[in-house]
Amino acid sequence: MKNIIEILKEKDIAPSMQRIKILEYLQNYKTHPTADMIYQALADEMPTLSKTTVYNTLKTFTEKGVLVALSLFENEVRYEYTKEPHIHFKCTKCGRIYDVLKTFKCLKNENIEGHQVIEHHVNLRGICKNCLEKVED
Amino acid sequence: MKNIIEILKEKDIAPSMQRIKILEYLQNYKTHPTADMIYQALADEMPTLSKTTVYNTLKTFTEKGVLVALSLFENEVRYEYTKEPHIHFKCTKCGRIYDVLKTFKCLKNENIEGHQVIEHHVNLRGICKNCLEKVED
DNA sequence: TACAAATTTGTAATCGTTACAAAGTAGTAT
DNA sequence: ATACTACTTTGTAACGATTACAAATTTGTA
Ligand SMILES: [Mn+2]
Ligand SMILES: [Mn+2]
Ligand SMILES: [Zn+2]
Ligand SMILES: [Zn+2]
Repeated sequence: MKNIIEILKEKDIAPSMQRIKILEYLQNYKTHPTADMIYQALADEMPTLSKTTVYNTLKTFTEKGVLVALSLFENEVRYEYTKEPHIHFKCTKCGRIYDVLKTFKCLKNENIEGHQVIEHHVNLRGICKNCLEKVED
Repeated sequence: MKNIIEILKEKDIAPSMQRIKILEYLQNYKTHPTADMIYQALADEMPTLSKTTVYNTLKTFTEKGVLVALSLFENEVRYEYTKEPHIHFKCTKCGRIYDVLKTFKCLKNENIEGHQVIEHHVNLRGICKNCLEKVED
């Protein structure tokens, strides 16, 4: 909890209760949730929480570099509390999103064919380990 | 024109006028357009064209493997007539999407950490060659 | 020509997201 | 304490992309 407040202050974000809870959720649940999933999860313990606040907060966090917004598939935005660079795998069966640790040459800050790269995303899609095992049964 | 009809028949898609025009557009314009861009472009010469038809057609084409749907950024779906594997660069200034020919190890059909990969997308974002030159002026 | 199947069309509905203005909160000066 | 200000949150309405749906049209075939 103390840690979260420090993180926000370092980024010049006032640590309101809503902001703390949202960042705490993203630190605890590494499921790459959508804005709506975060809202649904927090609505129980914060009955007055507004979905607009979730959207506003996620936007602020992303702009200040606290979170990373992911455009994977099915055009919905997903959020994660960012650490080291990694790539993503989304399962077409269960919808789960996995972090894949496979190393890749990140082109961030490099110049590719004359273009200056600022973000580099690698998105895989297929059938996850879990769902493959189920089919075998 | 003849070519397009053959492509559709090979994929068991009846070559209606609408489908021919839409595929023709995607063959001629490598701009990775959205459904709406395609609709706007064709509406002039096909006044009765319905946007629903564009969406239906793009869905059919994607399911049958004629086109590839791209989820880049800003959660909007873009379409391209697919050839060799390549990666994409989207400019934050002008919004243009570039094909980048840089080789990369495509993981399609491979097994990564137990997951079976079916699609592999690499998305770059930054400032394109064109926009970089403009800033220098 | 008749009929069934496929395709297209227009409209309404849905979903994720954003705009906006009112209400609430917190810090500061008086 | 009070008043003022800036910031944050909230609820509602609006928006844009996409989908659902059923009627109308076209197509292929008997
Ligand atoms: Mn991740
Ligand atoms: Mn391309
Ligand atoms: Zn799965
Ligand atoms: Zn540009």
